Amino acid sequence: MTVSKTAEKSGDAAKGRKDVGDAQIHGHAEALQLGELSEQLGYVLKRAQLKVFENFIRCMASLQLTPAQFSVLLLVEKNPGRNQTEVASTLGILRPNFVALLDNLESRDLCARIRSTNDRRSHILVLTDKGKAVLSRAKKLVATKHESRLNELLEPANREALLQMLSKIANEF
Amino acid sequence: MTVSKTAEKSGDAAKGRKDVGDAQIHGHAEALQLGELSEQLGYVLKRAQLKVFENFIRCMASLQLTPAQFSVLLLVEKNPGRNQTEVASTLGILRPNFVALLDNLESRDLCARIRSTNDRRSHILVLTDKGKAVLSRAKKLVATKHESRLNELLEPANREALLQMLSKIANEF
DNA sequence: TGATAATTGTTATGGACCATATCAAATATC
DNA sequence: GATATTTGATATGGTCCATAACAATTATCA
Repeated sequence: MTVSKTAEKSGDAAKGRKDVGDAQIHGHAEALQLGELSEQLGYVLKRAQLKVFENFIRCMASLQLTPAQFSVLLLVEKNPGRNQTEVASTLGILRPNFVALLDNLESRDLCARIRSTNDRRSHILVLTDKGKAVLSRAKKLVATKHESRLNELLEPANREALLQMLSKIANEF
Repeated sequence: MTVSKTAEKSGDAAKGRKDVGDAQIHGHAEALQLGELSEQLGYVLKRAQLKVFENFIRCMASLQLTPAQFSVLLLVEKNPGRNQTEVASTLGILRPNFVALLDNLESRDLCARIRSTNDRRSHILVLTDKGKAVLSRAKKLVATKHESRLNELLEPANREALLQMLSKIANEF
């Protein structure tokens, strides 16, 4: 047995466990009451985030771009010539974990590492022509398939308010 | 070398890489421009979610409850007598992954599995007395340390609107 | 009824993501 | 010029998420 490390192993599966009848005698599994859970910001926030990412990934299936990869391309396009440490830290990605991410983008010829002549330790990041083209197509996909879906759900004004509140939480919490 | 599995290994680290000078000759690392990134709902959503969870975990440090554990306790309190499959699926947790989570709560005597007499395959879940007491304290911590912090940031009306929009996204996207 | 299918909790396992320590090369500091 | 710091990289371990498989039990239905 190899219980998860956080879970102190609780002895062999079914040691002294009482038996009892439940109210669902052939009852047809009514949905559970969420109760206070639906008021927990963290809970709702996470569920919403998962849904948005899920949809994003579906929309990007043809380009095979994950949210993280898309964010790197966007950031490098906007800030060409920055090094890995700068780009990674801006995205909240730790340098060691950024290496494989970049390896992937570089191997697909979307992004290039160029050794800086000013500081030969660092790698300057730029988009390749193909990277720019793919990012352009990605933006269109996001607009037409992803954002559009969201606009059906939320009023434009509300969408803006939502973004603003989330930014506030992300930056000041 | 063991590059991440998603990243096709791109050959040995620094193969043909050009050199080039950047604009930051002894420049003091100005912050990068987020650009369109700050308008990407998914990006902002994720950053906000991480911040909220981070704060939640800090607030719960004395009780050692993660967001997932807290959600299980809340749900079992509201719906005593349901089995693992029902509780797990309501929370979007896959049954196999729910086992270790429950092992942990049960080993800490916060929650109990009871074999149902109606269907001897299933385990009925209930909170122990200690579980109820701990959950009660947890709720107070959330209210006084977590939610309060949020209320400083957002107007009450805005907080309600935020929750409503997130729920809409979580449920209808 | 009895053979077969489905369900429940569980284990095993692998992938993705995140975090820390460490290293060589290059640069900064003093 | 000796020492400390920074950069990209590797190794490694933890946590979370997803799938396959299994035994015990229950449902289905011929």
